[in-house]
Amino acid sequence: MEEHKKRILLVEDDPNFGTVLKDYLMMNDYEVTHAKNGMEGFEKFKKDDFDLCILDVMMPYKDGFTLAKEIREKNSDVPIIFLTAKTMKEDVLKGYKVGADDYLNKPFDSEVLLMKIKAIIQRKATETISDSKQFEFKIGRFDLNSKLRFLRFDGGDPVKLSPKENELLRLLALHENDLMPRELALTKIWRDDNYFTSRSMDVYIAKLRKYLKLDPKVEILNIHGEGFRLVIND
Amino acid sequence: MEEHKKRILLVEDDPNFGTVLKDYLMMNDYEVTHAKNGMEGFEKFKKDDFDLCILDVMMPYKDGFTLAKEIREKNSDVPIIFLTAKTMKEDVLKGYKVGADDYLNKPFDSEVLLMKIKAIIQRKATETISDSKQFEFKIGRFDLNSKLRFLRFDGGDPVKLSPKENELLRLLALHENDLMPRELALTKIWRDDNYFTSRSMDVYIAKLRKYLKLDPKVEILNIHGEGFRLVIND
DNA sequence: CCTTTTTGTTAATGTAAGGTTAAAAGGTAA
DNA sequence: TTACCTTTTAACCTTACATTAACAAAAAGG
Repeated sequence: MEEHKKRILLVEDDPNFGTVLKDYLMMNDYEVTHAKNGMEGFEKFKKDDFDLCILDVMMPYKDGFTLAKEIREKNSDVPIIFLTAKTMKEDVLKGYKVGADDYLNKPFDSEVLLMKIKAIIQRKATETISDSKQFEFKIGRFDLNSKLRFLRFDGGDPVKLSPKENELLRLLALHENDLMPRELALTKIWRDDNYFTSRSMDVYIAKLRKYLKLDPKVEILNIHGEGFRLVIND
Repeated sequence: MEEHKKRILLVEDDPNFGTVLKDYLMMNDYEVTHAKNGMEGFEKFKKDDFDLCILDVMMPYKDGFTLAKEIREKNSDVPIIFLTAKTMKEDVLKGYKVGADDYLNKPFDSEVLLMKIKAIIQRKATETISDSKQFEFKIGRFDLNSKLRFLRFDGGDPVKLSPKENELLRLLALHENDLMPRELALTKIWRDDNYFTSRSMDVYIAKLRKYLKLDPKVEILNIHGEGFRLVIND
């Protein structure tokens, strides 16, 4: 049934606790990579594909949040669970801001952790069907390579896109001719949905329209109160 | 910028706690329906569309899990958060089995609850990409696409519909040739039923008639005191 | 018929969302 | 530090929408 064992990156500086947790997870059929600090955690993250990261918050040199931010920059999708000291409310809130999927207060119950892991991995699995690893798009006479972040018109000189421009255009392309809900872009790209992020997004829509107007058949339409629609007219 | 406030069903038997929590959520821009027990909770759930359910586990007559199961039978999508007594591990595990999205131990921090709510609702927003709800209708020589909110005549240039126009026409189309009760539209679309919303609806009926008169076979008839009927004459 | 209630329709108004540009703020690397 | 690039914030303007008012017409009920 299982394609491959799910891979977990565990970053935990306490060697005793870390080892025990690692063994426990492995007993439950996960493949676990254990890093002893934030630096090592990031190195290992870059080297491999993980299905889930479990990050201790309190670590020397590089705390869990900083690590999470770096991870998010490289890969905005991978689920993250934080381990926080008991009752550190600020940690919890901060965690959600960085895009945590969940958190656990130490000491925690191992069965509960297993349930969370299962729930989160399954959730991601269903999500990832729709926006698969697609990063090359044909948009009218344009080519978008969202991995290299460039947009080329008629095979000419590619224009370099900024990260936000790139992700927004990619989302629009994923929904070509269909509605791309405002909320989706805001939560996926900006990880927050408020007045200012929304205005920021409008600014980026304007930028994209400027790029795209080389091809009159390509346009970004607005659906008032709902979102945008990238249409290619034939 | 929000199209509509997110709707939360709160089922909590403790009247004091329930009221406080309800007020707190409402202060934070959610629309909250408060049910005092499982039975009432299920009734209210059936009557309305909610974006999230918050269920107390310990309730007389019908506990949170039973309620959750019933809710899942009707709608497997809506996120559920359980409120469990402190350290009741079995509850937590049971909750996940029933398909909980999260749980909170009482007493909990209200800010943490808010973060969870936000995170969960955002998560759902990203999942809802290709929900196969019905949004395309054929109305005589018209095509209504109620997701992209346009109405096209004979495959020509589509006319954009406003949200209210769109919803109203969609409701009429769902009841094609049949009575679409006034009250239904008012409660579903305007979420309120008074003199002014009723007049507002009449204004929208007029607008729709104007659009639809391109096809003489299509008309919206009034049934005095009852509602409207979208008929397609052959 | 006459009266009351409901519906039909158009226009005016107020508010919210979106378009656009420019300046400010953040971040990074030389 | 400067210089450069990206992102956010601000400002101003336009468009889209929903509501309300006003008045006309139709239906219902005596």
